[in-house]
Order: sequence, then structure tokens, then C-alpha cells
Amino acid sequence: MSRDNPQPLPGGGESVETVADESSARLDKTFDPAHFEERWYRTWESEGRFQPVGPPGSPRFVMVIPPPNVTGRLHIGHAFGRTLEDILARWKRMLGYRVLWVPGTDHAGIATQMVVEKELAKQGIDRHELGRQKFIERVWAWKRDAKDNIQSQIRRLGCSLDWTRERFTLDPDLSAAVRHAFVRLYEEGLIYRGRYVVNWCPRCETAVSDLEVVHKEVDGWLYRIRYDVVGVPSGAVVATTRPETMLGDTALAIHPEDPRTAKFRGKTAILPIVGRELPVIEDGILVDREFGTGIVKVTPAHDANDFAVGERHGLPQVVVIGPDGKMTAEAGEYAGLDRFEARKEIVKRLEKENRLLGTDPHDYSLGRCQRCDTVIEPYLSTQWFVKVGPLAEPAIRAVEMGEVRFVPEVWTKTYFEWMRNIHDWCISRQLWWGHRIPAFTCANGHLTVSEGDPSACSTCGSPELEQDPDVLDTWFSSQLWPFSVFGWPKDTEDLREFYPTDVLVTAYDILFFWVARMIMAGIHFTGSAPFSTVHIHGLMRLAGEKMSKTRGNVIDPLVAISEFGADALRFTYASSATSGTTVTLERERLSGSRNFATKLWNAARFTLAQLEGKPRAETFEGISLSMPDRWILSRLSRTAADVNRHLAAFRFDEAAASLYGFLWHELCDGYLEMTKPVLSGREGDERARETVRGVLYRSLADSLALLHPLMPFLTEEIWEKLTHRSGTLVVSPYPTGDPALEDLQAEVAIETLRGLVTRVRNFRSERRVPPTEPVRMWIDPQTGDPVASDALRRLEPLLRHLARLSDLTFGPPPAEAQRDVVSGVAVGLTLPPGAAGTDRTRVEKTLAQLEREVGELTAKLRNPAFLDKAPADVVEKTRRRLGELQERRAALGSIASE
RNA sequence: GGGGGGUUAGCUCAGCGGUAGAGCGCCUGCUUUACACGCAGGAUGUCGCAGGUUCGAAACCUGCACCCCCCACCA
Repeated sequence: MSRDNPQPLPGGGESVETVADESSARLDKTFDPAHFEERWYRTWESEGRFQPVGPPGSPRFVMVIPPPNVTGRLHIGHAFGRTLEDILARWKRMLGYRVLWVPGTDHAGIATQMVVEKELAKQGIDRHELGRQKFIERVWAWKRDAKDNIQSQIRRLGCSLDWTRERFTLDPDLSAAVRHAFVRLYEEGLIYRGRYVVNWCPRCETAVSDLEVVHKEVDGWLYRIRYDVVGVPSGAVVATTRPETMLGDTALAIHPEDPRTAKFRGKTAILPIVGRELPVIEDGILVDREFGTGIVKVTPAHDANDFAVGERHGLPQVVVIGPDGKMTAEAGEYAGLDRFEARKEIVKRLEKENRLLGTDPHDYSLGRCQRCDTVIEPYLSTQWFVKVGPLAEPAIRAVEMGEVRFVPEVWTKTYFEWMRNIHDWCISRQLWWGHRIPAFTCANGHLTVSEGDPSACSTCGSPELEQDPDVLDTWFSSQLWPFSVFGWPKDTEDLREFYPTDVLVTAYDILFFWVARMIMAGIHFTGSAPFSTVHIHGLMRLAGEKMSKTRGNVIDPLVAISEFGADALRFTYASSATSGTTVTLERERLSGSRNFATKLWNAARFTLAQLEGKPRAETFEGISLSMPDRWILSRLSRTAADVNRHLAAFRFDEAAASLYGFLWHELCDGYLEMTKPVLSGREGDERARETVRGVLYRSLADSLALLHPLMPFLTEEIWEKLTHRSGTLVVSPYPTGDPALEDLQAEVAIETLRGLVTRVRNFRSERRVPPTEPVRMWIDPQTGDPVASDALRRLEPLLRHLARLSDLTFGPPPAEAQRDVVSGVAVGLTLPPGAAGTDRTRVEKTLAQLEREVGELTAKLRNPAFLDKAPADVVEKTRRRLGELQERRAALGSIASE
């Protein structure tokens, strides 16, 4: 089935296929989701189904989409999260909530800039040739395409987002929110500018935050180098993993209380190669007495620790590695060399000068750029920072007080760990794509930070102002997303009505990048946490391998949709959504979901064919329902209750499993087969048929409704044929279970019936009896649950039909019968004379197992401690079970001992 | 260095104090008029290892082993 050319359809929502009445209730014989998926999406959207309905102030359910980056297309992991959100949105909508789910995209500063740079590089263009203005225009063009792609992908998935409220982090109003937030934090002293050693990517040529540095353990070397010290003939031996930085050394440091290094106190060392004099300083914070030689070289411009030491001791900062990762003029003869080349050269030189005393294997963690994997360089530069501590405190409290809760709960601890050890956040980026920092410098060097573009310096009034060329970390704007989409900082109606939101769904990889910062920003700027529940799902893996863009194994959800259908992909997501940190997407599971969709389709075809043009019971009150009717309605009600419970607990996997089990194994395998004798006219009267039709209708209708959040397209398509109403399932009431329909007696009776049927089939199978061969069955009416036994008499025709019995007798079985006990009911089965005999090995195997279990339970019941301490119901249950096992053993034993 | 998670059927995973489960795969039958993307039946688990708590442990506790994440400014 080709999904590439969806049927062209006339625009507008009412565009449903116009077919004559007679066949309008029929479904195509073959199930092809391509025939209706896109059509239904257009219908829903054009009818405004995704916009909040109901009066403002009525119970609402609000989510904002985690805005996808406009770097390219969505992968299978994004589609996973959006599917979970859509399940919640559709579920809540059907429950009658005023649902709003806000769509949008993120400009994703560094990521998008890199993608476009790469694109340009293919054409041999460097961004610097284009210049800032022209380059940004190119990025905007890229953004438009990417946004369109993402939007169409999300639509194909079926996500019920209110597209009339779509936002982009660089939209004018969202940009205004960013400037407002920046200025406010600046004025509160929570944003500051300063010259510090920051994480610098020499390839991206920008500063990055701590979170954007990925640490990996490497097998490295520790170089031991001898520095001459005036007045100490032996010199000082220092150890370093980065010899190239020694050119920037401006001191040696010792611990003030370390006797080993006391002789260096107050001395002056000579920096090898360079010849610079280095004071020996004493610093108890930097120097660990336990480690190495007890002497540390201090390089304030190339190490964050050394920088702090330099500040404490007023040391000069000598920058020897430039922003491009090449040695600077300060590096003398090494100027222009790449930092790693320089390391080799310097090591060679030290060896030659006999200063390299040794290289020891040394494992350490090396930071790399999250985006390009380049080794991060600690680099001294002027940057903007957020002082995070004061913001973190209330955000920690909000989670402690339960104002925000994580599901699953394990993530709470991770959140606390990070928040309680939080560091200031470097927010300036030396990029072109993003929000320009609203800071201006005048000709006299004064700084003006302003929400609007200022016309004059706030200090000296100079009109010559230059805006800071840097942009903000993309997460600075993302953290405002849950309220900036509603118009903050303006006091808009939307903000009042839809903020704070209810649920945020995201993967754990952006817990710190985004979730934690949203909580901080939300509380700080609006006074409320931006959501009450955060559902954290695992990262999507594809059949065992980790999925990442760099590995190139990113799969476009559209590929999966075209092969299996959107509903199948969604159902697979739901049923795979276990609480672990990784979620595996298996091809086999996709085809399983597709099969499930087909199953439902065919069950619906059967049902529709039965209902077509015939009367059915509209209500079940005051009419007599058969045991199977009562059973399926009871199971339907319980399933509805289960599904609601599971969705409320974010257990999408359990919800999917409940629906799968009910629809396939109870409705299809069970009830549909039970109705056939009645529907075909072989059993029952017209009134019974009307009742069955009514139950079928109700079962299918409720199943469709229950399944709709998971499989919206298919269910809506069938719903239309079933109810003759177009596009209404999306807003139909969600079944929550009807206690009046729950019927324990019917469930016990039918389960017993099904057990008996299975026993007969199993009997045939083990004797290799073809279905045409007659099998006789006896049921001992004295045994089993009295209600069930009584019901079985009335179910006799059904039992005969399902088990294909030639004869069924209520009475003690003859001696030659194969006896057994099923759900407490004693039965006997016989074959016509001359048929194959008992399968001894099988019976004996079962007997052996029974023997073992009987032994275990007997011992348990002989144990006084058990009788004394276990709850009475457990003891009673054990007794009953032992009784059943013994009965079964006796029944089976009678034939085994023949 | 700190923290978290995992180890259950061939595979992917539920279960988290009272008889070991699902889906897929596997084996055996099947023109049972909705469905072979199906129907029916079946096999398969010292629940990582060792102790402990308990009448009772896959589940709780303590070690151990192996895997996977995250955080971290020890030269």
C-alpha cells in the first residue's frame, strides 16, 4: 500500500466521501490507513476541534509542546513524546476538559547556526564572507522549511495542537519577553558581566555553558617537568596533563603546611623555554598535599582553578591559546601552532633540555563540545552570567512542597542533586543566530542595559551606542516558553487563563537544560511554577542501538507511518512507554500494532455487517441479557476503568495492554464468536438478536472511544460508519466505566465456560482429533461454583457450539472418560470407540506437576506458623487451591492408572 | 570522586510481599463465511550471585558481580 500519494481531497472539513446510504455503513475490505488519516486530520482541524472549547474558567487541561529545534526534521524520539502528549490531550478533551495544547518551535541558536553553516559549506561559502545580516537571512530561510517539515510531521502523527497559537522563540513578542527577562534579572543583580575562564569551543568559536560540555574519560598522560628554582639546586618538579599551557604559567603553588615543599617558600622559579620568573605562592585551596609532588603550576588564563588562584594572589593572566585553538603571539616561537601540535613540540623541547622527568599514564576526564565534539578549551573572556543560586532556592522548594511533581518519581532526586549544586550559568554566545543581548556600550565605555533600543547612554548621554554583538544561550528563551507563548510579560487574557500549565512531557536528557530552568524562571517571573506535573519518559532507541544524529541512524517517523500507519506507530509508542530510561522501538512491535489495527478494522466490518439496517436494543435496562452479553459489558466497563486509571498514572503501556487484551482476546476471540449462533439464527429469537446487536454496538462504540486517544484515525473512521456522524469521536465522551454493568457472576460463568472450551480443544489437540470427529462431554452438575454451574446449563448450546461437541451431558462421566477438573467443575471427555488413546506422557507430566504443587501446599498448611500468622483470606485461598489441585489430581489419575 | 538505574521465557519488556506475565519469536494443527496482518492448541523461566528479614521474597535489607546513565574545577 502506497502512502506516498494520499488521495487529493477537496478542502474544508465536511469533505467526507459521499456514498449512497446502503454502503455508507461498510468498511473497505482491505484496511489502508492512507485512505483516511490525512482526511481526518483536516476535518478535525477545520472544525476547530483542537481549540479550547467551553467557557473560560471551566476545568481546563493545558500543555505547551517542548518546542522542537528548527534544525531539520523530527526523529522517532520526538514523535514519541508528542504522541504521549496527544494521548493526554485527546483523553482530557473527551473527558470534557477545556484542552489547550500549544505548538511551536525553538530557534536553537548554536544547533541551527551549525546546520546552516554546514549547508553553506557544501556550496563553498563561509558565513564570514556573507556577513552577519546575509547569513541570518539564510538561517531564516532554513527555518521556514524546517518549520514546515516539522509541522507536517506532527500533523501526520495526529497531534491535536491548536495551530492558531503556534509560536517560535524568535517571534517579536517572544523576543520582547526575552529582553524583558534579561533586563529584569540584570536590574535585580542576577545577571552580571565579567571576565572569567569559561568553556570555549575553538571550532564553534563561542563560549558554552557547563551543561554543553560532555565529559569523557580518556587514557592520558601526566608529564612531570622540572622547573629551575632560584636558590634550590634540585629545582621543582610539577606535573601536568597539558604541557602546552605552561607557556602561560605565572606562578608555582605549594601548600602552606606541606613540609615536603617548605623549601620553596618565597622562592622564585624560572619558567622553562620562556625564561619568565614565577613566584612560588602558597595556596591551601588549590594544592592538595596528597597528590603528586605537592607543587602545582599556575596558569590563570587557561584553567578555571588557576584563574581563581590568580585572582586571590593578583597574578598576571597570560593568554597563550587563542579563540581558534591556535597558540597566540604570547607563545613566542609556537605562535600559530595548533594547541595539540604545540603540546608535541613542547614535550620534544623539554625532553631535549632534560626537563621532562617522566610521563605517567593518567586517566582524566576530557570535556568536549556537545555539538561538534571538539575538545573544550578553558578560555579567558568577557561573558554574561546568570547568578543561579537565588533562583534555585524557590525552585527546589516548589518540588519539595509538591507544587511540581515528577513522574516517575525517581527523577525528583536527580533534580535535587543538580539544583543543590548549581553553578552560575554562562548565557552569552559568540554566535549570530539568536536573541541579541540587550546591552549597549557607549563611546566612553559605559554600559546601558535596556528593554528597548536606547538612544543615548544611560550614564553619560552619549548617543554613540553599540549593541553587544553576542546572542543569548538558546535555553535562555526556552526557559520562558510556558508563559512567553501566552504573551508574558503583558498581562494577557491567555496568560491568566492558561498559565500555569498542567503537564509537561519530555525526555530526561533536558531535565537540567530546560525543565529545571523553566521551574526557576516560572517561579521568579510569574510567581508560579509553570506546570504541576512533569512526565519524564525514556530516550527512544531503535532496536538496540542508541539513536543520535551524529550516528546517522535517525529515522523519520513518516517512514514508519507510511509503512504501518500513524495509528500503529502511536500504539507502538504507547505500549513501549515503560518507565525505564531507554525505550526500544522494535520493528516487530510496529507490525504487531499494525496487526492490531487490522484486527479492529475487521471486527468492525463484522459488527457493521451485523447491524446494517437491523433493529438493535438501544438500552439494556429492563431487557434480559444473556450471560455472554452481561460478561462483555462487565469486561468493557472494567476495561474503561482500568484505562482511565492507567492514563491518570501516565502508564501508557498498561493502558495500551488493557485495550489490546480486551479488544482482541475478549471482544474478538470471545464475544464475537459467542454471538455467531444467535446472529446466524441457529440459536435464540429475534429479541435475542436485537439485544446482541445492541451489545455489539455498545461494545464497539465504547472500544473506539477508549482507543481513540491512542489510535485516533482508525477509530474516527470506524466511528463515522458506526454512528453515521462525521468527525465527532474526537469530542465524544470518554467512557470511564459503569458500575451498573459490572457483573462478577457473569464473569465467573463465562470464564468457566471459556475454560471448558479450551479444555475440549486441548483434548482434541493432544489426541490429534480433527474437528469433524465427535467428542462427548460430561459435566458433573454437583461441582464448581453453584452460580456458574447453573449458568452452564443455560449455556449448553453455546458450549456445544464453541467446543464443537457431539454431545453434552450433565451428569457423572462414565469410567472410560478422560476426567479433569476445570475451574472447579468436574468434567469427562470421550472419543468414539477406536479413536486414539490417552496421551500418557502429557497426562503424566501434568500429574507430576500437580503432585509437586499438592506437596508444597500441604506442607504450607501443616505449618503452624503459616496458619497462625498469615491473613485468614490467604489461608483460606490456599486451602481452596489445594482442594482443587487434589480434585484434579484424582480426576487425571483415574485415567493415568488405567 | 559522587549520584542514579538495570540484571525476569530465545528477543524486547511488565510485575515489585501471597499460585511467574505480555508482545514478538518458536512448535503442532486449521478453507471454523470479520480477519492467514488470521483461528485453535502447545512448549519455554535455579526471576544475576551469596547471605539476611518474613509464616511466605522475583519483589524488602546487606554484600558481590556485570551492564548502562548522569553529575564533578584534583594538577
